[in-house]
Order: sequence, then C-alpha cells, then structure tokens
Amino acid sequence: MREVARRAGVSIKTASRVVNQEPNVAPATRRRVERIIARLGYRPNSVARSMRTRRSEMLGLVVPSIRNPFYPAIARGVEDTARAHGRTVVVVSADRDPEREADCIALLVDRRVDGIILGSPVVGPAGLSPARRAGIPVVAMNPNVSLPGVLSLRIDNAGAAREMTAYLVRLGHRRIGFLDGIPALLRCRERLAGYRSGLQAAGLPFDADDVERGDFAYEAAYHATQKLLDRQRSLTALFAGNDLMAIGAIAAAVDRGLRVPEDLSVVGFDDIDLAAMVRPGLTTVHQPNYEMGALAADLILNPQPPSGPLTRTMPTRIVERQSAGPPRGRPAPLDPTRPAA
Amino acid sequence: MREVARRAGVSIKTASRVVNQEPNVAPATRRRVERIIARLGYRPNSVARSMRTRRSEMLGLVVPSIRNPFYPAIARGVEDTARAHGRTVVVVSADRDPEREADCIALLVDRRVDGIILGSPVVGPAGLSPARRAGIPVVAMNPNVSLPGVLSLRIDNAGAAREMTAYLVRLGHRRIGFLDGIPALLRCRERLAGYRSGLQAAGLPFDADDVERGDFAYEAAYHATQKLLDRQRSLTALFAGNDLMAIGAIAAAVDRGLRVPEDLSVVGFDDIDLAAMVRPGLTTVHQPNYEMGALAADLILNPQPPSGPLTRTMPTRIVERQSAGPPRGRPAPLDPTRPAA
DNA sequence: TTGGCGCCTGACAACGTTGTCAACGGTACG
DNA sequence: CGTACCGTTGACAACGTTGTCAGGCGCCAA
Repeated sequence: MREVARRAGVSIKTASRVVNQEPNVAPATRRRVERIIARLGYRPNSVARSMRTRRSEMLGLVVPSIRNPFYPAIARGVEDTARAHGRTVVVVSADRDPEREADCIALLVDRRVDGIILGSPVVGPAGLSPARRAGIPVVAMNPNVSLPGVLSLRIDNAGAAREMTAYLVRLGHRRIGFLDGIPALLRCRERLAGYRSGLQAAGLPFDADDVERGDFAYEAAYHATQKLLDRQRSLTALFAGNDLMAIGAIAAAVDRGLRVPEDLSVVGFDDIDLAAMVRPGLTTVHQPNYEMGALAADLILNPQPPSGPLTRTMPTRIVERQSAGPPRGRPAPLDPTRPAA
Repeated sequence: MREVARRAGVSIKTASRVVNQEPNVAPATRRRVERIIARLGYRPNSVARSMRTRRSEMLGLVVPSIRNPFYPAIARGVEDTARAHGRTVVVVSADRDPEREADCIALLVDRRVDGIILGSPVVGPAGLSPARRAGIPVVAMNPNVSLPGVLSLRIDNAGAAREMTAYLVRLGHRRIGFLDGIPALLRCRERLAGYRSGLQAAGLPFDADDVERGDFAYEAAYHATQKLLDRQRSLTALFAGNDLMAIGAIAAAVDRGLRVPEDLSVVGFDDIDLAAMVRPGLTTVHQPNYEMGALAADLILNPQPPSGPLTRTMPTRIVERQSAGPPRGRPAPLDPTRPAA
C-alpha cells in the first residue's frame, strides 16, 4: 500500500481510504489512486487488516468429519451465509473426540475467528472457555451436553422418533427393531427414547433384543443389522437412528436376499442428501440441515439480544419415500401419515 | 503477552521465546513464565504472528461445492495432512463458475494462505495470477484447462474409461449407453473419448443416440436416463461419466421397473464413498480421492524441486461391485477383469 | 588475573493496516 | 469582512507478535 500511496502522491491513509471505499476522498484523487491500484494489481493484506481491526472475517466450523455425509449440507449453509457477509469458513474435523474438539476450538480462538459454529459437539462447557474468554460468539448445533449460556440449535429428537415409530405402527408393523447409534450421544438416547415411547403409545412391548448398536456409522450398522436379523426373525420394520445406518441396514437386508420394503421396512433419521438418491428412497425424518447451518451463521453475524431464547428448536417432518411400506400380507392403509381415526 | 511478561518479570521477547519453545531460556525462567501462561490462560494471537512471519498457517481449498459428495473425501485428505503440519484449511465453494473461482483464489491470496489447492478448477491461468504474484504455491487437481507452470494431479480419464468400456464388453454387452457430464469439462470429454475408443477397440459402432447429457449431477442424470431408455430400448448397459450420475441412472432404471444389473448394468466413475454403500453396490473406476487430497497438501507443505515433474498421474482401477453383470441370456464369463484370451 | 566464549536476556524495529486527531483550504452565512 | 463549518488530507500511534542485535554474566583456559 505504501507503494500505491507513493506512486499516487498521496498519504498511506488516503490510499487506505480509497481501498476501503471510505467517504471524504476527492473524486479526482480517488480515481488516480484506483488507477494505480489496478495497474499494480495491489491487493490489501487481510492479515494486517485483521490485526488492526481485531476481526478476522472468518468463521470456524467444527464438525466430527467433513467426510460424514451429514455435515457437508450444514457446511454449505454456513459457507453461503458467511460469504454473503464477506466471511470465509475454516472447517475442522474433530472426530467426535472431546479433547480434539477442545483443541480445535482453541485453535480457532487463536486464529481470532469472528465466531465458532459447533456441529454436533461432544465437548463440555470447559472446552468453550477459550472462546468465552476471547469474547468469541459460539453457536452449537445439537450439542451433546448442555452448554450453559451458549446459543443452541436443536431438533426434537424424541418427538420425531416417536412420530416415526407411530408412522410404522400405522403402516401395520408390530415388530419394529431399532438401530441405536452411540449411546454416549444425547440425540441417540433421545431417539431411542422416542422409539420406546412410540411403542408404548401403540400398546406394543419394548424388547431390548430388538435393539442393536450401529455406532452411527455405515459399516457398524451393516453388521449390527445382520446380527439383529439373525436374532429376531419376526421383525418387519427397522428404525435406524440415522440415515447412514439406515443405508447400511438396507445394504445388509438386500445382501441377505430380503427386499426393502416388501420383506423389511427401513426408516432413518436426518434426511441427508443421499436419502433421496438411493433406491429404495429412504423414508426418514427430515431435518433442515442446510438451513440450520445458514441460521447458525446468521446468528453469529447478526448477534441476538442477550435476552433472547438460548435454544431454538427447528421443525422436523417425516418424508415418505419407498423404504417403508406395510408388512407382508397387510394392505397399505389409505394414508399412514394421518393418525388413525 | 505483555501481561504475561510483566507478571513474570521478564521481557516480552523472553515470554515469546517460552511460548515458541525456543532455546536459550533458563529453565527456571521458562518454568515461571509457563506457570503464568497457564494461570492467565494466555493464548498467542495467530493473526499477529502471521503478520510478522508472513505465514498464515492456513491452506486454501477451492472446490465446486463441499456438498458435492465427490469433494468431502478430498477435503479430509487435505485437512489431515495440513493438520499434521500444524495448518488449518479454509474451504470455499465456487460452483464451477470461473469468475467466482477467480474471486475465491483472490480472496485466499488476500488472506495470505500458505498454499492453495484447487479441486477440479475451471479457472484459466489468468485467475491464478494473484497467487503467482504473491508467491503462493498452487496445486491443481484435475484442472479443466492447462495451467502452465502449475503442479497438477491428474488421472488418466480416457484410459480408465476405455478400460471400463472393455470390461462391459467382456461381460457380454454390445449396446452400451453413455451418460455424459458437462461437455465444457475436459474430463467429461476425456471419458467420452475413452468410451468411444473402448467401443472401437471392441469393434462396436459408436452411436451418438446412445449418449445423453447428465450434467455431472444426480437430478439431470435421472432425467437423462429416462430419455435414453425411452429412446434406445436395446441398451443393456449404461456407463455414467461419474458416480453421482450412475446413482441417478440406477434410480431412474429402478423407478421404471428395471432391475440392476439383471435388466441393465450401470457403472460409474470416481468411486465416491457412496458407491460402496448403495445397493446394488456400484461398479466404478476407483480414484484415490483422499490420497490425492493428502498428496496435494503434501506437495504444498514440502515444496518440490522446481525441476520435478509438473504433472502427476494417479493410478486408477476398476472396482467390481454388483451394479454390472452379464446381459440377460448370457452367462457370466469366468473372469471379466482379465482381457479375453 | 584476564581474555574469550557461550548462555541468557532485553531494547528496539518492523510486519501492513486502520483509528485518532489535527490542519488546511474553500464556501456559505451572518 | 469575519467566522463557522465542511470536505479533504496526512502525521502518528497502535494492533501483538517475532527478528536483529547488543549487552551482561559466569565459566573455563591461558
């Protein structure tokens, strides 16, 4: 910039004014400086600017892994909103390790990001203290433990899981298995609880043997489904705690010669992009992932009054595709989405 | 840091030495400063450090969209390698728009990233000039146009597509359709050329009506497949220019009552994570995505001698799953992966 | 004892920007 | 004609680090 100022015969400050489109620069001066800038191909140094203004123009996004198909949609929502506000996004994968997650947060704090968005954090309040100390706003999406004082975006996992269970019941299913995720994760427990409460509401017994752990992952779910189907042969439907597991369950079912949904209905949770792509299309609980990412970024960039609600619950809905149908020997009800009259 | 130094009764410089683990600090002093640092929860300001050292400890990654299932694996490869070198990654999505891509590159240059990795760039050499001017190393993965002087990672698209075509021929297929991507993209043209050359090698005619445009996207491929199957009813196999289109093609085939692979074989290209998850599992050309991302980051962080090769071609191989089989009425050959004797 | 050497340490400048403030010239108004 | 005000401009400091350099101190060998 010094060079630009020198060549234009103005002070550095005036060059800075032109670069930042500040007012109070004579039109002739402005044009002259702009010409020099264009000729020199000068680009301002964001690092120096960040140092001076104490704003880095960057947002940090912490996720378990960007390679997990659940997170790219969120990341894109964050990125688009961030970009609309002139920010860029630093993405870090913490592999659901609380310690690594805390490291990532500290790292982002060191980089002085303007805000941190946590996608499914497992870290406790202590892990956030660096951010708090630095005064960096944080938004948590589906945090695993309560983070006092932190703006959180949630969904009603238990309620949605209960509804999905009711949906399967309305289709005619009486033996419904459940693929559990990682019990340490709150939303897994909530979804399992919703499943149980859905069974109970329908007057169906809960059998712990109908549940198998799939670790929220494709591979584990594949094997868990094999085990479950070996053990509980009368299951006509399987509720997977997330879509990735549902897709693994379908693969396992198909690989043992079952047809989905004719021999086994499979439903998931999350409505990741893949859910609509696979065949049979996955019936699942839709969760507005892109929008949640966008909202999270928005909440950071347009700070809320501190008096506002600290938790926002996003709406979910069941999206019906082809992976769930009536059990064999039972005709399809007219409209399984409506509660029975 | 000033505060740390003051409390420890040392100069700022000595505090800096302790923070950076530099030698030539008396053990007692070091311990004292470390204690103060821990007590104050002091964390160094990376922005100021970057300004001074002129290294930002960040890598930039430009992709069409992080939400495209092809890129997360690359992103994770980049991230893991970057992290092993103490770097973080800034991800920007440019939606295959050359202008936006150039903007993204300029943005990253302004941020003084230590290197830029371009995933499937469509930008021309001019878009890279800011990086060149700033002396920021660039690695391009499958660039769309030749970028003179830029280290590039490629695969042999034409060769792999030819092999895949030959594979289908060995399975017994004689009428093989092709789902083209975006003709403006070099790798689409290369893959189409490989398909044609594969047909030719087998003595099969090329029919332009066997090709339909799927735009490298799921939705477009779904409709393109419908059109193609309406038009060319004798097709027994379909070669999609990438996996996303292959998955769309399978969906289209299934939705019109066809079985894959019994009624129609479908193969893809890329071997994205999903390819192994869907059923039928997708037979496709494996491309080492994670490894390419990791290598790209490595090439930036361990600069190569300028005399080295400017283009590296990564190996590919066909991975056989279940989406391709012999056409109806033809028994499976013993081993379709081996060229016919 | 003295000179030299190596280990510690700190003062100072610099990185490239922006915020603060003061000064200057011109114009409008009293 | 004087004064107040506005638009324009620049000098200077500051942001929080690290690189450079010089100085002090203790130890060892001559």
